Amino acid sequence: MEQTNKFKEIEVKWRKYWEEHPELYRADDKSDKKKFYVLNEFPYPSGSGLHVGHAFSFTGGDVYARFKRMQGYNVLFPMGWDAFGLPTENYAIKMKKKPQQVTRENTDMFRSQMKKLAFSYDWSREVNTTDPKYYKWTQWIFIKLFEAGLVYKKEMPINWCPSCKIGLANEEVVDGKCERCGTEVSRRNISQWVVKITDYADRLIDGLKETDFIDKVKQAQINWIGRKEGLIIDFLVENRDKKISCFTKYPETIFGTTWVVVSPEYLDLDSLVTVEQKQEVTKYIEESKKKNELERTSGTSEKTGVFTGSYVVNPVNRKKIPVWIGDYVLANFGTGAVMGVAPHDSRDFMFAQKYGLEMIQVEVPKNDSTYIIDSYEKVIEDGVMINSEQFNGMKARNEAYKAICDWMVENNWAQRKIEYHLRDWIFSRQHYWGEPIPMIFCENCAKNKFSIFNSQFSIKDKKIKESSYGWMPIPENQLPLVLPEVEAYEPTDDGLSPLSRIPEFVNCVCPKCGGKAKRETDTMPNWAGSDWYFLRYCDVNNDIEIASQDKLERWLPVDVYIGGDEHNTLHLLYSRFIHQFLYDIKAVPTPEPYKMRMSHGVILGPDNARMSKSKGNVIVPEVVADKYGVDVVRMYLMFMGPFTGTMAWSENTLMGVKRFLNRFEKYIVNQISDLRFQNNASNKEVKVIINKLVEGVTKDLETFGYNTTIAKLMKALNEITISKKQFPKEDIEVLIKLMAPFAPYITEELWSKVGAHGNASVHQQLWPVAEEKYLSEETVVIPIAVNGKVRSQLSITNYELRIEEKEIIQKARELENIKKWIDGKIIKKEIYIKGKMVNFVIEG
RNA sequence: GCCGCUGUGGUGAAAUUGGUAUACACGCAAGACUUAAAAUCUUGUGGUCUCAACAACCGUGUGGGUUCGAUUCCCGCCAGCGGCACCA
Repeated sequence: MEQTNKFKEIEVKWRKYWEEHPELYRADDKSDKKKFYVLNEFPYPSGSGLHVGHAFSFTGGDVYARFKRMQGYNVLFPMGWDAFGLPTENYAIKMKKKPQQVTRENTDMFRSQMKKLAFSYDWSREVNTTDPKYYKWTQWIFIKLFEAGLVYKKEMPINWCPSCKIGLANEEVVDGKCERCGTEVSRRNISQWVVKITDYADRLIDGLKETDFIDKVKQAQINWIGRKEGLIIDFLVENRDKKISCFTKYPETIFGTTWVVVSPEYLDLDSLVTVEQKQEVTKYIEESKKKNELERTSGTSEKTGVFTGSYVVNPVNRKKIPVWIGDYVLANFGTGAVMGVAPHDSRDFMFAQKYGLEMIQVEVPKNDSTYIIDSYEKVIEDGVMINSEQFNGMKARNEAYKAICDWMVENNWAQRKIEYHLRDWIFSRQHYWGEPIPMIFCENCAKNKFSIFNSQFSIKDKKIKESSYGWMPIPENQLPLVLPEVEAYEPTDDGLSPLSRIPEFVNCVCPKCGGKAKRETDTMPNWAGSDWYFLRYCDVNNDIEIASQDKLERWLPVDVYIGGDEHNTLHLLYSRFIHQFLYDIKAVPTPEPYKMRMSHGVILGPDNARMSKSKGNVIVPEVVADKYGVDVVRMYLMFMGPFTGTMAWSENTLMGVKRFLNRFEKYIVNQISDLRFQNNASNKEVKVIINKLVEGVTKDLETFGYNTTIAKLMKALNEITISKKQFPKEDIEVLIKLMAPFAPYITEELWSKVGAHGNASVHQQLWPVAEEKYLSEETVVIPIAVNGKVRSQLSITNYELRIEEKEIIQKARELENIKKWIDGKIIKKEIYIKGKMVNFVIEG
């Protein structure tokens, strides 16, 4: 009890001191010191406050920032709020409060909790995505994208959540259900703003080369973009002046193509269906319409289809092959038509088997020319070509792919094509609590086919140009377009944004013709504000630029970006895309925003399950900190396991960390009281312990090895207390410094007690550097092995490390326990690894 | 199914470039202090054999391989976790 109160006293005292000295953690825009930018993903300030996941991730960032600061870097370590979004809107509706007010309450709560946990943010750089001064620039980015022809309006079937009454991006649909509420998603046609992120697909892959992201993250990005090279092959329809184009990644299988399938939504479908087949086709299409998206796209379902009655010609061998309709073909991928090669695609195999279509195998495994494929599980990926005329005998993927592509393109049967899994990004949301999209639509100008692209920009894509008729961004000097405060936030039943019910907002004047015009009433998705927030931290108060070039050049790129796995694909991709675009229009000085991405682990509940209110296993960091002390919680979080790992909360382990901190404090206090009486002289044994510790801690901190850093500190304290040596003041100070990033309160208190530093905080001190001469010990113990098995040890002093190999081996031979093994045996080989190992290889 | 990751004590986990496997902590056991409890401190703690110690043997999911020597590198398999899935 007494102990706990002491912790609290210290915490209150130093929190007040830090509050009064904000310059401690301020990033300096003018300093000559080398910069270092540590970024934690900014949180969504929910009503339930800071959870353990936040505390874990933020402590990890804070330790790193404190470490780098002490190493003498000019550190930028900022924090802000990603505050737009549905939960706040829903909560506001429920509580009959304004979202603006809810956001203010929540961010106030988060900020004070963060201060309590001693996160060393530069609070003068706080940003909030819902602040008009901030979203002015989110809107500005949208306008720039529009001007560059990277945003267009499109009437398109979107994923519609009937419960949230909102359109969802593909990314927000999980298992066919709404990511937020779990309701099954349906399709709905709505005119949406769409961002052409696909234009940047290759750049987003290539740019990864310039980053130090861990492989896992790079791979996730590459997979999501899903670049696929292949051909679009044209199949001419018999007796009609038409063609069906199919995209394929595997053009080398063209000689095995024995049919073509189109999706039920295929545009030209009517002209392909013969009179005899008409009835059957109509029936099939009716049935497939009844299936929902989930049924149609579950990989295991039966492949069904119907013959159209038409035939096309396989260009490479003039063979007549049938055209089918099948709902396993997707209308919105590739060309909506697929060539069927039964033996080399598992779906095609199932389809061919069901309808008795011809199968021609065109590849065999490298060593077995008699191999026949008779099941969809045996599809060959890379074999040797057969049944393919002049290409027979070639290796399929390496040689035949290239040769067949060249040959077909030369003959005008096909064109090269790259497809992506990545789709354009639906940017419209029909909700209140988001950035208003700063666009105006003028019907009059639309009738006159006015497009701002006509006069200002050269946009090649005809569809994009047409979609822009009548649409204009609001003039830049009118930004920000402020979200009006309204009484009702509920979306309308027809799915329109609540803003559409406010005539004062909707009705405006056309900037072009001066006539009556209407504003866009959709708002932007959550991602819009979080794509670029790291830029704003560099220059928060700038109201003429997104941030000044000068300051961006000083701080970019972000040196370490710490966040969760769940943002490794979407957020990171969107954010990199926006940054690359801003680089192209010369608004930012670096091609990539983040140098290194660190993805932190997950803290599970004490029951080893994900924390959730319904399971009742939620740990609230604030509550634990009140009980045991902030430093204990911080240090425990960092000690639990590797920073990237998944681990369960355990009160027992936390108690171990608490014991350690108590022992540490007690030890230092005892030493300090001794210091007054004696001037302890430096002692070599002590110096070795301290310097090895400095070296190890520094190295581990650098690579986020927090758990081993703390283990080393614990081990050193054990050694120190056992040795019962008196420590000189300078070494006591080193110990306090090494602990400072983890335990800011206790170390600050001890630092003030150790004395003679004026008013300087421990967090402003320079990080100790290990002295080379103390890093090697007096004596080294070398294991001696026989046939690789350690049988004995040999103690040698440093001096002897320099003596002849022969002498070491001779000494090793003379050891009792070694003699036992080697006497009377023939030694085939003697191996000595300097300072590490001796191994005798004997016969038998 | 595909992609990625991970398998080490009773538990969370360490192990540099291939060089003494299990650091650090938890838990457990015994002991000290205490009227008692808590707290604190000390000692022990992979397995087999042994009264015990020494020694020996076995041990990093599993089966092989490379090597003087493999938790680490290579090949095959098994189990678990995460992500994506009729993407042609």
